[in-house]
Amino acid sequence: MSSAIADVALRAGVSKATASRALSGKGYVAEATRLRVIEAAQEIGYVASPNAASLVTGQTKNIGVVMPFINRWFFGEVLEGIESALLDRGYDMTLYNLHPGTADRQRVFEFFLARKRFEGIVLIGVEPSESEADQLVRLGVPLVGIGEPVTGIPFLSMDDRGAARRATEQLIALGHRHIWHIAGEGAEALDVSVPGKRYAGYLEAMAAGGLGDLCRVEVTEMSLPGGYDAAAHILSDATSRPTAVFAACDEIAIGTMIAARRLGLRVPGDLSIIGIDGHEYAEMFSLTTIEQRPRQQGHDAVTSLLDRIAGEPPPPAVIDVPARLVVRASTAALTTAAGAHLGVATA
Amino acid sequence: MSSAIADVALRAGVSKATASRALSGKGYVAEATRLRVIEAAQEIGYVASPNAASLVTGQTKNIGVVMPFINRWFFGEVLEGIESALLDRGYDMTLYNLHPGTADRQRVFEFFLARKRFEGIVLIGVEPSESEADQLVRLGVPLVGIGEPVTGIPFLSMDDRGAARRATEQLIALGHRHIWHIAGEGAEALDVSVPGKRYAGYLEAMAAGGLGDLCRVEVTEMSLPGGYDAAAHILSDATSRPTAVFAACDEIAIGTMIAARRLGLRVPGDLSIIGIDGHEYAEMFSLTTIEQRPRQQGHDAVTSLLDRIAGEPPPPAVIDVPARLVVRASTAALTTAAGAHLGVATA
DNA sequence: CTGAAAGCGCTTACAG
DNA sequence: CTGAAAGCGCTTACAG
Repeated sequence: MSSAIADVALRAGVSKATASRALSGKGYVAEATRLRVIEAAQEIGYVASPNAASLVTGQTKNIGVVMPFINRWFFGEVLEGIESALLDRGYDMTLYNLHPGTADRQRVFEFFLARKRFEGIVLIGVEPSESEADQLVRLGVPLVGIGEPVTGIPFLSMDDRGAARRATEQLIALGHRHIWHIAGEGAEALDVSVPGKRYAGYLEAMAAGGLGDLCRVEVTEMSLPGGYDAAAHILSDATSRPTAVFAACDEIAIGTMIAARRLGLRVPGDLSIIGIDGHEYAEMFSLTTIEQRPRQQGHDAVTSLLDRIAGEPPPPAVIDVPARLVVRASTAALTTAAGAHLGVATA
Repeated sequence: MSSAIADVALRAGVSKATASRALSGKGYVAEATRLRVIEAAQEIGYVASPNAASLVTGQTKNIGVVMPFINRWFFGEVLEGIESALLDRGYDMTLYNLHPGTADRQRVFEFFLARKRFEGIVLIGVEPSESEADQLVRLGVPLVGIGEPVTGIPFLSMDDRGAARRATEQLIALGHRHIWHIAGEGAEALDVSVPGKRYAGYLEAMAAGGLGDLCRVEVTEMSLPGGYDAAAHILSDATSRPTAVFAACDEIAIGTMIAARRLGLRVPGDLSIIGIDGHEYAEMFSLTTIEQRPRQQGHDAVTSLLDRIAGEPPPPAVIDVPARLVVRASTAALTTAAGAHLGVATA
């Protein structure tokens, strides 16, 4: 059933060496021979085994991808970008879902990634421990990170801190003063992880706007239900609730929006909401956000990796990816009504 | 850097053959020798190359997965289930995202899947054409489908038609008569694809309830925005709108719920909504639904595949997976108010 | 219980 | 331009 290159060679009346050269396009082969070999290959449906070839070439035509979640929008988008870029170049993608805090995680680093299957590895939203980073480097293949910074490994990321600053400034410019931040888990470690960077940007903008005293943060899971719960908590006290929320990501922002509506608050009339990410639902919810393009990031990570596999020098340690403010209807200038419970005066 | 079994053998003072036996646990090795070899392997951080081993054993320790979307809840869940089950068994997962209607699709079937990399293949929500099915079978490895039925290939699926019937019956039992269906794309081909099966179940239940004349369907993308748009359309005409909607999936149901609220309709006061799937957001939206467990399905598909790889006979052509009705607050008995615009009388 | 040899499917110097 | 030979890293009969 499944044919080997010897079958092709036999059928074309050449040696395996010649068949290999004809099929790979490397090395001299007479044009007529080349055509004959290719035809023979097609007739018997021959496709070379990259596993066998890798033994001698070292090229496995396979990239490893490691991420903590598959089923979250950002990660799914990145994954689609990676997959499609790899497909174009004839590469396979092997996916590992790191379940945080389990023995599986250790096994991925110690066993799966060490099986010499990959020409390169992409890490998405993964913070390797020191020993894990060690294991990665010892693999001797190019590495690239996305999103979460990884010491010693080049990574692509938006300027999370800058984006958070910009989002917060946008609310301040609209006249809001009681602006709360709903942050992602781990934000307490300021400026370290993605949530921490976004929290830091918020604090920075608030301080710069002379609103340092009004800062308040609520930490929650970076998901719709996470945002919903946090917002339900924050907004339930009618005497203290903010007039605007800067959410660490669009999922939290959307959860916040839904909670606000359930509580009878109008968005943006009673509450302005801004997020970060450019989630696929942002438009449907008329959400103002700082949009990034995770799919493009996946694509770019692959390009960078394959370039390095091809021998190019490593890229800079941090590759900044674009992000832009998209203003929709979830944010508006502060009205007297919105701030009334806080005694807010507007122009 | 990266070590081979010869290095382990040398260090342990045995032959490669003995080292191989000791490490794999196959064949006789003196206990003392075994320990010595394992220690040597650990010392130099040796992990066997499955690519090399596969050349002689035929076991690639790799499963191929083919799906049309990565970033949709159902598919993401299935994927997580597959990945985690494979990890447990020491297998890798190679993922192909079929972009419908592109040349990529052909390339996946003709080239990528034919590279002799996989011991088995999982197809999720994929309907192979006749020639594609041919190519798959010719691969000579076990295959299994999930969700979408595949002729000639065993597949796991919930009883989509039965679930749709049950969901519709639930609304009928609550006194609703004007029950519309918001279907997924392709539903017109009754009883073929998942949307078609769910549409068929709806028609069946309506007919059985003597409501055949009141059937109405709106087809849309199976996503939140898809449901939102369809519902906005259906519900905008206050004189004809239904008192209940059966949505083909939870994403559509949630989109419908959001649209309804925007239009000032209360759920379930003015409109009852039921979905299918058990989406992660269903609880947050208090959505009544028929819940299935896609993650478990991914897990079970892997078990079935690996069993067959191990030589067990193929499973039945259709493997029914469990689903159960979960009643939440998005459905309620028809009230006079809800049906007033239709002249509906209630008990 | 262990080792030498053959071989899995491929590619790559090396002769010719 | 082409083929014979060696070898990538592994495993598996086969002797001993």
